[in-house]
Amino acid sequence: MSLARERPTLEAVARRAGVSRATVSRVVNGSTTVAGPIQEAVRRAVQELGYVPNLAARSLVTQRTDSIALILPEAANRVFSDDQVFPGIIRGVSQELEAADKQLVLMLAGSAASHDRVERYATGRHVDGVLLASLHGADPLPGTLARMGIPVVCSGRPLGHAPAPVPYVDVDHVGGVARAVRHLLDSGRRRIATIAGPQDMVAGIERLAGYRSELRDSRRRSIVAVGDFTRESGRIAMRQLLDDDPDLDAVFVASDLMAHGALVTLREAGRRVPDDVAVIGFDDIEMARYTDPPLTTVRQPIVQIGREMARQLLRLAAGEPVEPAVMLPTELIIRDSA
Amino acid sequence: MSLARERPTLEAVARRAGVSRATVSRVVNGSTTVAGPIQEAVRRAVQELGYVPNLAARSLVTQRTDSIALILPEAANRVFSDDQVFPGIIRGVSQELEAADKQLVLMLAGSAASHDRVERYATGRHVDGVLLASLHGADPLPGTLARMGIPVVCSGRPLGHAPAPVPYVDVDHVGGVARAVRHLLDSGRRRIATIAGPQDMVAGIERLAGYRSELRDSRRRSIVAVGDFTRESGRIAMRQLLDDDPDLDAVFVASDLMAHGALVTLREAGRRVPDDVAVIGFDDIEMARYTDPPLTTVRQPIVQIGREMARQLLRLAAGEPVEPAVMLPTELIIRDSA
DNA sequence: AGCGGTCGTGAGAGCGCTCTCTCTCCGACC
DNA sequence: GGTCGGAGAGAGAGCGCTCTCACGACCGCT
Repeated sequence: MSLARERPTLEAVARRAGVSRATVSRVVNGSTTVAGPIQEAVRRAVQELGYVPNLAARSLVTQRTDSIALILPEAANRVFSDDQVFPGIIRGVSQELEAADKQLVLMLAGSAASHDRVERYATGRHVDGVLLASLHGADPLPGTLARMGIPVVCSGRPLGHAPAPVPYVDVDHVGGVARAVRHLLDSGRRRIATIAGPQDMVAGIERLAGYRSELRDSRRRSIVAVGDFTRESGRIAMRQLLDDDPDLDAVFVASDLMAHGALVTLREAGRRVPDDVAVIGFDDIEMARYTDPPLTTVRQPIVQIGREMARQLLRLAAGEPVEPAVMLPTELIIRDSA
Repeated sequence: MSLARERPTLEAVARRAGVSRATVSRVVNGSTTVAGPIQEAVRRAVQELGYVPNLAARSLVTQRTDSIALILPEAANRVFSDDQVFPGIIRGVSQELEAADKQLVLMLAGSAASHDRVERYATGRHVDGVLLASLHGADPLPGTLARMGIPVVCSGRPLGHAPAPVPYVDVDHVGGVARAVRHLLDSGRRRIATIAGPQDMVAGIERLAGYRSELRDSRRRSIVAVGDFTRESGRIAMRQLLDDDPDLDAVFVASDLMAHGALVTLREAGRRVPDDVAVIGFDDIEMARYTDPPLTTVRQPIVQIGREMARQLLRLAAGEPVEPAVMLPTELIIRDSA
């Protein structure tokens, strides 16, 4: 087997088929204006030479790459934690892009170095557009890309003074959390704590805001611990809450993964769920059905988020107008933990 | 803000800085042969115009893209299931590529359509090399790519009659499983069942083979159910095993995720673990420490696999010789479930 | 028979970059 | 003072492709 034997070019195929480069290009790109026999000859030549178009050359002239990047400014372990949020988004995005015959390219930008590299990659026109998920703090990336004229859509309202208004897709965090807290109040809970998410992410901020506002309305004290959406942080935060207020009888946790950690701590502390302490999570990941007891949680339509992001981006890339913000609903799923 | 204002080219920068294209190119690419003041002028022009090199044009002439694809022929939900295997591989690959300043590009190729699209992407020279993980059956992809002269490294020995020998990285499945089964035998277990992985994947095949061979050596009957590495399939398989042989007192499960499902079934069936039934998993994902009871399991050095794959690929892409196969060790981690 | 119109094909420019080759200029050496 | 060498800059070819435009062949119409 010849490693890296000379790659055939359009030119080579054209010579072999006895036609011009233009005609080969037409056939390869599925133009219908080529006569049957010639089409056949070109096809055969392509086959025989094992011709594959050079995409760099193509996109140099077309100014398109037909691929879209989904950038996750997270380290791999975070992205793929059993937190099923990313997979869901990816699934949704894939579905939509597949239908449009675009290639999805995933990039992790956890470290500062990779963050830069990804920026160069995107601004270098390696992709036709960029989807951004899980932004931390006031990440300049969306603004930078938008300013370079690259179509961008974010999941979750981008933080910062939005120098360039970037369209985004998000869910109704506040409404969902409000329903959860109300459910706890309605079932007679008095001391309702929360384990909040990281306060440099929209999801973390808004869910805490939802909890605070709902509790304020009912004139109850808020009891807050902060985690980072990981299970381990949920464990620790729960322990902290129990120390702070041993009499708490309910806790709203800003992610199912942290809620799982909280359940472990509660069991260790000898508290029965939901008898002694009611627990409600957020996300409704698959695991929520498998915890002991099964977790009551606020479901967000994760796959839908991905689909909607992709749809908006494709529209943007096609030069069509898009909504500056798409908001999707949340839903309280009642199981056994509250 | 002007959306998509005309992108400046090298030419534009050159004009602005009052030098030639070649000189700008030199500065941009860090050549040292450019005089200080000129370098300065070029830098300023680049800055002012917001110039970013067009990567398609560059790679058209250099024949490099400085990016590497990691292809996962799986649907997103599978890849990102709380099975922590992929994330680990990705982490390892990232570490290694980051050090080499290459961009990692992740691609899912779950559906037939996306499988094709990914193939076109890779053979179209969008990337300098390809890493393949989680191959199913005799996937022709590695062979195809290798034959096109594209550097490829697989995780796990590729199945099929290997028309083109593709280098791979794998772990010692058989040895690890053997140690697990021996541990069960040593602790006095008599009827040892297994929940095997999918039999179209090397990992599934080899782990079952390891179980069979170790059991045969000790002249015990094998009791087999087959899952697909998901938690749900573990649940179902365990129920099946209990039906088949209510007296079983141990089960080796080919993945931690399936082991988790099995634990749930066992609890439902009123069996105590490890008292009535001992359970050993495979992988040692983070969750293994959080199951009830914590899971005894065979650890594989997942991050290491990724690193090794990336290292081999970089070597291959640089034209250096590589080992046809790299084998990494496994280790039995004893917790409470066996 | 002459005309415009259509259809299929080829010629050729050029996408934005890198890189080789050439040219100029200046200092050093005999 | 003349020659040589080397460093720094520019000219220009060309990477592999698409796409516009021009051209020839052939149709049906008057």
